[in-house]
Amino acid sequence: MARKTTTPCCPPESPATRAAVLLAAPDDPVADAQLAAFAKAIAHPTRVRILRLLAHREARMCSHIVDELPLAQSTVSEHLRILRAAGLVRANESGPRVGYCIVPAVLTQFKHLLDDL
Amino acid sequence: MARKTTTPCCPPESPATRAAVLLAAPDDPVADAQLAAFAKAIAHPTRVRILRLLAHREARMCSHIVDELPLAQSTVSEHLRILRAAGLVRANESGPRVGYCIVPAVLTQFKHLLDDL
DNA sequence: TCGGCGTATCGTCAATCGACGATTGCCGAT
DNA sequence: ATCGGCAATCGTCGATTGACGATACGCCGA
Repeated sequence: MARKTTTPCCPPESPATRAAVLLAAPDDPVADAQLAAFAKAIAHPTRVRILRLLAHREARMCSHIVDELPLAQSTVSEHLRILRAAGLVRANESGPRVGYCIVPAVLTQFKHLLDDL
Repeated sequence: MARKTTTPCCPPESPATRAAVLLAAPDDPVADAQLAAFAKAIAHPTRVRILRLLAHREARMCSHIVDELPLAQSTVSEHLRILRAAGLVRANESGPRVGYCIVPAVLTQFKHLLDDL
């Protein structure tokens, strides 16, 4: 909106070029949905922050994260649930002491999907 | 949720180690917000698809994208607005023939932010 | 000049998100 | 055996999102 485009990057093309290019359509709805799902998982500053905390090993238990953020425990738990549902984070399910950590492989997959754009 | 964690990745740590590690906290709310904003922009399969169409030069005008998708013109226009607001896409504002294109530099910035995770 | 095409915007509606308090459930320690 | 702290879940509320049709706007060609 504040963009004063001095050099137009993309004048409308002729129908001919367009038709030729259309032959090679990727159209991978699965990859689109996957990438969108990952993106949605980190589409909130708090969840990015949580990922960073986990990546830097500064917090591993939910209560630690709660200490770092101005949010209620239930809210943090919900954010963790979303990150877990996306596969970006894992928890060792062993009672009241739940340790959280990043799943590097999934994060890498995320990065690859983005790179393919 | 279907994860049967055989090897717990992250047993709770001692308070001592934790305190030591806490000294180096990154805490960059700006980067968090920026990354979250980018992610939110592509947190919808349709917008990922649109980005791909633009990246592959298969569609440049809004009407072309509308032809490719089972969505109303106003809906596509709205998705384009969101992508533009995030800076990922640019339009040459010159009347009824609006050409859309990706802004590679911004996309690269997005990738870097994700890599920093 | 005047249609008509291609976009943007507006208003509406259902669905989803984000945050919270309250509650429940679990182990480990007392 | 009970207690106390940690985490997940539930129910609720307001705000936001995603979709649509209808409408307004601005150039280009007839």
